[in-house]
Amino acid sequence: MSRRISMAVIRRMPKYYRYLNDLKNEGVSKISSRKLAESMGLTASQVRQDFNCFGDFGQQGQGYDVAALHREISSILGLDEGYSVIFIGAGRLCCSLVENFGFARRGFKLLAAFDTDPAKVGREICSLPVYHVDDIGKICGRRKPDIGILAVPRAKALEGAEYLKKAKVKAVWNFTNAELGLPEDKIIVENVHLSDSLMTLCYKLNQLEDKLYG
Amino acid sequence: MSRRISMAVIRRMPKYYRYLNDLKNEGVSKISSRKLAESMGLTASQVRQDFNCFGDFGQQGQGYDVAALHREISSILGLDEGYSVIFIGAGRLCCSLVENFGFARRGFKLLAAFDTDPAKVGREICSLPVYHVDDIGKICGRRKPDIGILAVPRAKALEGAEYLKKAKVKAVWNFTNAELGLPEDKIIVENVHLSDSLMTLCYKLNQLEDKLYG
DNA sequence: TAGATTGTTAATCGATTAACAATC
DNA sequence: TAGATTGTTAATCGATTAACAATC
Repeated sequence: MSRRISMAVIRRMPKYYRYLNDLKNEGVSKISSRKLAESMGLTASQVRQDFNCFGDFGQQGQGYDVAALHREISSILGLDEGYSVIFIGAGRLCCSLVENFGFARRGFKLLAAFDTDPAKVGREICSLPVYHVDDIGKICGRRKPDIGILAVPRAKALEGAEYLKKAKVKAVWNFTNAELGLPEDKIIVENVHLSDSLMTLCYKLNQLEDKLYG
Repeated sequence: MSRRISMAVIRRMPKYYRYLNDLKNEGVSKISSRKLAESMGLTASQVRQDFNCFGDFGQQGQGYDVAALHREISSILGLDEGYSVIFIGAGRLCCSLVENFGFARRGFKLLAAFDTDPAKVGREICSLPVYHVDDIGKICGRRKPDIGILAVPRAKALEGAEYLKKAKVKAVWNFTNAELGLPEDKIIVENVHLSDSLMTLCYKLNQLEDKLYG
């Protein structure tokens, strides 16, 4: 707890969280650093170093307490805060996320979606009310949403970011490829950057082809 | 060219690519490592080290040739290979990607989508033909697709992965949260892991709240 | 007690930064 | 030539791995 946890460690946390969740569901109560490392493709040393960043969940000779560790990581990542969420863009991406991502199961509260399309405004999308973006200040006035999900086409990214500013969200989950230019000291921005992911895939694929066919 | 390029460098390439693309579109022909670093939040040293991994695009006193560098990164990442793509899952996510990601503009060839839903099979989704997954071997027999995009709900992830095996794709872009357990020495897997991204956002948000309210 | 596995220190490795000579 | 900026080497920093004493 004392030392500041490095970003390299934090980025591994969600993965630990997933694996510990699976172990919990399988009814495993203790796991050794060696076994966990093996299944995750890390070294046992690394696992121990990582877990020692935030306390004392291991027992010599026994391993780590799966449930306690799972709870602790959840708390470190802030997954129990019940953060509230709005969408900018009530299109297919919004709907796909609402249907498949499991926000409720993960403890998020979905408040509303905002769009400009008159065919959508005033209706519901996957049981989420859709409002006009012009009303965003009014609707988010009393209870400011924690997280805004930017799910619009690239061309409308900057415009959408402006609306999120008006809604006074604390963090933006950005699905557009654009750099939003929001004041990052005030608003947290997490970019999904799907194109970066696909480019990395292409790189690996290209390397493979080079290896196979010269 | 000689030394093997490290993964840390590769992961920065898509970002360079995006910035260089913007510069190209703005008509900028030369850029110094200092200016590029500044706009990207890197150090000039790092930019020069990165670019020196693959040759000689700088000119002392002048900076780097934007167009040449852009082309080179494109070639390193394998973006000019015209890779072909199929989808498993012809739902909202598939459609959202087809509509918004710009596959054609980026040089990818969309071949088909596969699903089990009789309401979708035999029709088109965003002008992409939808076939039954049972026919995947037959349809992908002659011309094997390079990339398979796994866009199904988590519960159908492993099943979907099996179909991608049958289609003999070389790489999988995995939008489910599941670990697919594919033989990674034979099939390249790039996981999108949206939940990891949202958890990282939550962590930063949680840190911010701690700072603000103790 | 003996065996297992952690917690933690020290050693290694790799990536980033700084510095400066080379050169356009 | 003088100014600017690269290419590259050396120094620093941080992250990973190895080792082992502590302890359940």
